[in-house]
Amino acid sequence: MKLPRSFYQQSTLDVARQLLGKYLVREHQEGTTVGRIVETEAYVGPEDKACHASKGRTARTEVMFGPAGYAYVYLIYGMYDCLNLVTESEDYPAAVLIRAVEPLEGIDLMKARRRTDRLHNLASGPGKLCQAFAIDRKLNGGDLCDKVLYLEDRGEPVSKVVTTPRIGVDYAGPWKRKPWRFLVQGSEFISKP
DNA sequence: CAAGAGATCATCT
DNA sequence: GATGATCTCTTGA
Repeated sequence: MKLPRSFYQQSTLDVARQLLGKYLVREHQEGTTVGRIVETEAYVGPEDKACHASKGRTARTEVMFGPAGYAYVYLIYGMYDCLNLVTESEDYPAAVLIRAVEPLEGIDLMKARRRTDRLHNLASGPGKLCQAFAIDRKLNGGDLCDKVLYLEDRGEPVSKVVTTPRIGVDYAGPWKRKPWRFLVQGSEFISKP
């Protein structure tokens, strides 16, 4: 079943943890791709220096200030897109970054888009999975309760969850230490240990 | 296998 | 004018 908007309206840390084991579904003219989420990160509110919205309400961060259940997609390092799911209440800027999924459906399509045959290199990173799933900034602000990009609960629980500090946020002062990265323990499809 | 450099541009100062 | 919520390729052990 498709995750309802109420799912995204919970606290960001809860959403990030509960997203593990859920299914990311992308419907595209070229075909449908599906993956099981194995790695997420939470970016929580205006105080969190690692969160883009800590710099204020701008054109880029506007979506994060909006209601829950919408996609925040931005370009990083001039070449890769990253997918986030907006959480919590309107006017409270927070989101969950999807960092890695285990490829399940549309694998040939992912291989073509990623230009590799290595299953483990298709979606094991935020930039990689956006490439594999054809997610770019055109989807920024898109409704996750619509049918282009959404999440499903297929009732398969996650064995065990591990947390670590977030990746690539050394500039965030004390916030870089927060254990807000969530991983499915033992998954071979995560971005890094 | 590990470490380092380079690619590349929207966003904010 | 500086800088990233990254990835790939090259180098060297």
